[in-house]
Amino acid sequence: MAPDGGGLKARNNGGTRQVLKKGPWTATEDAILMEYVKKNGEGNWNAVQRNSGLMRCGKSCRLRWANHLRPNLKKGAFSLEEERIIVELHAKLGNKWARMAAQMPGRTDNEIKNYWNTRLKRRQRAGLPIYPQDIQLQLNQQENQLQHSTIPSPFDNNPQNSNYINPPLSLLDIFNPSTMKPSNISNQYQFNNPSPYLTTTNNNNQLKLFRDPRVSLSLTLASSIRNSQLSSMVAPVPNNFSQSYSNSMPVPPLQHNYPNFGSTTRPFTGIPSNPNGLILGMGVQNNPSVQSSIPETRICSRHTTSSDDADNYAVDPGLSRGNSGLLEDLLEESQTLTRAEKIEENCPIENEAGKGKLVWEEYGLSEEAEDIILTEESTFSFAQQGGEDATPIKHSEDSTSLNSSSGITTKEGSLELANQVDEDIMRFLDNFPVGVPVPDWCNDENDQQNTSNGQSFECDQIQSHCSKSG
DNA sequence: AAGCCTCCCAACCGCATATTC
DNA sequence: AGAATATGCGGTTGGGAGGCT
Repeated sequence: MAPDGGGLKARNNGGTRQVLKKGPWTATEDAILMEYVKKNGEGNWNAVQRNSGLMRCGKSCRLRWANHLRPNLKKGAFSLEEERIIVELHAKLGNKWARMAAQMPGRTDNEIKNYWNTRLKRRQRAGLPIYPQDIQLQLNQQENQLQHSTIPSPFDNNPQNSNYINPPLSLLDIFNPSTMKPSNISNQYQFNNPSPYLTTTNNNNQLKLFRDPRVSLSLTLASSIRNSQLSSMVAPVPNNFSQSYSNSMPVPPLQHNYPNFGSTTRPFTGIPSNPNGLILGMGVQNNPSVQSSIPETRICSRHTTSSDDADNYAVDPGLSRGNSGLLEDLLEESQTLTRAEKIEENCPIENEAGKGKLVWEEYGLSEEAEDIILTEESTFSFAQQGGEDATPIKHSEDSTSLNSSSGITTKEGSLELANQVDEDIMRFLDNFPVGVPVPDWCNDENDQQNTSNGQSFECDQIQSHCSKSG
């Protein structure tokens, strides 16, 4: 163990006892350190004190250099873009400040950590979830996969393949088990890497959520829901289906190109642009240490956000537990959702809207856009398998074609999938509810991000559809 | 004006890991 | 191989600045 210079009041140095200084650095000290590093380079920090006469421990010198003196440091407040990156990186990495800083040139881990901690506090006080809902859903989805991925398959994550992309949020996340009661989960959900392909119901009103036969997830639908309604289920939430999934309305994914990032790291948009140039959905690169990288999560149902919740935030086991306790998290989520349902039952929607609006507005979204966002998000995700490990899926509705999925990745497969994506989007749009207003974020001509972040295609599609049907 | 609160930032602290001897 | 040392990381603390009552 290294002598902790930061904590030392004094240390022996060649028989003499020297008091090491603590506290803020002076300009003189900075100059000495700068000069020393200029001459000798970084590293060997303990030698600084020995050779330069600086009464600072090596640790302190390193910190001072890294956080304040080294060249190319960006000073000043984080830009909006940087803030967005931090949120996404945190969702992906958790409190790995150094790793986050490595992805943000010119920024230090300390800065990022400070920013995050104050942001966290602010959001806690406001009763807001830590992450935007889309990111939270992504995390929930991943937790579910971790918990339920017990059946090995050729589609399991390959730690050797850094390009592997976990399936991001999909249309089927509308029916995400995590948004339902855990009692359903324990018995019914056993799946690996769900393919985002809705099929049909069987005679038992079982909704086959995936075309891929390897995936066994199914849901029992209310008897009143028929095949003919399936497509329209995509957009409006049927009253006779579980209310709970309305708690998890995703917002459009945060998408950008991380201009400062290396080519191999594009957090949450790990899917390469598909042949149409879209960046679809949000993927998380597989990581052998994914379990330890999952950040602390908090159920982000807007129905549960209240000032009381904010007050209880610090003791929320779902927040601090971090890496373990998935089952407890699910239980917690169950309780949260149950509470949410009660609240929803007891409170008129319009009362809740005020609270929810905070969340949406914070991310530049209007409440009215919510339903459309739900479905639009889903369309984004149709192409999530367009990544390198995507399984080519025969473009066919019948079940026999399902068995033709080979699990072998081909470029043709990706192209085929992309075509299917387009078709699925168009099919979805054909079922788009009539008279639904165009989302604000879709209409906003000033919002250049829509065209820069890969949403423009979908926006165009939705806009034209809305104008057709409305 | 004074006290309180919050935010922000810099620095400290303890621990873990890597490297050197 | 094991101890000593160096480095890195994440959590925490303390203090100044500014806003609010």
